[in-house]
Amino acid sequence: MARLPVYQRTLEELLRAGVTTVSSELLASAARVNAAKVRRDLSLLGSFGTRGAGYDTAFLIKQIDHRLGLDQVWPVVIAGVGNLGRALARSQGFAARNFDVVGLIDSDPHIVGLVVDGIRVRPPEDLPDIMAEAHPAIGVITVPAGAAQHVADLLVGAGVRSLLNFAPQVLDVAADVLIRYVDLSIELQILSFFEAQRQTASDEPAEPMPVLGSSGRTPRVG
Amino acid sequence: MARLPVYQRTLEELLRAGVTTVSSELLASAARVNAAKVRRDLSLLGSFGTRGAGYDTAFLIKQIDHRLGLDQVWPVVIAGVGNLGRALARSQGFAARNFDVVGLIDSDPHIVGLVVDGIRVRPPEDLPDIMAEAHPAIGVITVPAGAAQHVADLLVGAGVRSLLNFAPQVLDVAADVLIRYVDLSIELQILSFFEAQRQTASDEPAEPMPVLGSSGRTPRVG
DNA sequence: GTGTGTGAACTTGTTCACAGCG
DNA sequence: CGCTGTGAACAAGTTCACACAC
Repeated sequence: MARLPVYQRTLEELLRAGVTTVSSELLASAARVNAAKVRRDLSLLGSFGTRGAGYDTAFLIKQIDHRLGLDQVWPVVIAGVGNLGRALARSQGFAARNFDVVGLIDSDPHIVGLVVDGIRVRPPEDLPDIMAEAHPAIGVITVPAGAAQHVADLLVGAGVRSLLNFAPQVLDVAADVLIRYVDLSIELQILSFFEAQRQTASDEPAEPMPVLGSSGRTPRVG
Repeated sequence: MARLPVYQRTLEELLRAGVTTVSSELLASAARVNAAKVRRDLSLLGSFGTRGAGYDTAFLIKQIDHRLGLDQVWPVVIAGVGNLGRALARSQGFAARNFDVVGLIDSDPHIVGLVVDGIRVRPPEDLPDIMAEAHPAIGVITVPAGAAQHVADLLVGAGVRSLLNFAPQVLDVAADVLIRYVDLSIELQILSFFEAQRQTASDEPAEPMPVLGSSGRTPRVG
């Protein structure tokens, strides 16, 4: 279930706050979801709750970690060491959740050779070596849009089974390769914002949120 | 609908490739979804297709842009100018889709005063000024986990109506504030990866993907 | 009594299949 | 004749409500 990561985070916060036993009601309000949903979701992991009491916080975290595969180290290769690639390689979240960056790839000779968070950036030709050394199952694509498809082909050809794509386009990959798109330009967010605005707009004619205008700055690729 | 951004991108690619009229079948295969789904989704925008022919590509893009609010400029304030905040401020995707970064906030005196993509980083105290000048409706949270809740309160208190949170936690915000979580640690992706592995595992006992081991490196906050 | 686990009702989203328009 | 738009069947996900275990 897609909500397990949210539960996991929430449980960790609760445990830090000293809550050793948690009810579906408490977890639900902390995670901002419905209590019945929590019980239904957790029942998929097995019957770990105690009727009349609730769930053991630490045990539940362990179970969710196991289900999400976070009790194992996952080797990851990042393709594209621009601003975003660098931010990801250095980010706390990656290492804290057992994702181990085993390779950094960039085609730019000025970037190849740089050391980011203890890892040397290598050229695309070295991908087979990286695969042989550490067998990363996950590839992260943080290259400019024009190179994304080529990089995806390269990664999949080298044996990566799962892709996380930050480039703003639908990629053409084999059906057995899992791919997730991360959209930093937040259209989705805006869409839901608009929807909500529309609903309230019928009552009070609210001030329109977007301000018309134009920025004269030239964007740079990250 | 959450698929509109995908359609929009795909249509732009098709238009660039010279496709001026697109059928639901063609758009569906390009966007990797079901044709019936495309027709159902597009019918929500209105009846813009021509029976027997298909949809006018350019017109459809205009309609989707309008529905997503991408034909207006959206002012955005970014809180936390670390690696990730910098990458976002500079990224092509933001400016290309009419998101205009009107403010950069950071509490670190070493970061305040820096100029990123033509914008000077300002201290949290300047938030009211930024709000008064450019009325950003959207706040982007790219601060370390410990500061996320405080920053969210600050932004919402200043009048931001919509938040994009990159911190790995559920934030406590008013019910009328829209919030979207962007999870860079890709648990979701891993979860679906596991699910798919399980399905194929019954046929052929596949090589386990994660490699056990541990990284000795110390992660740094982005 | 308290709170889980789950059958059953309900809501939302997806797919089929085809009438009918251009 | 090809393709849209949509009613109807279906599937998935959510919520209710309560028997029952502790």
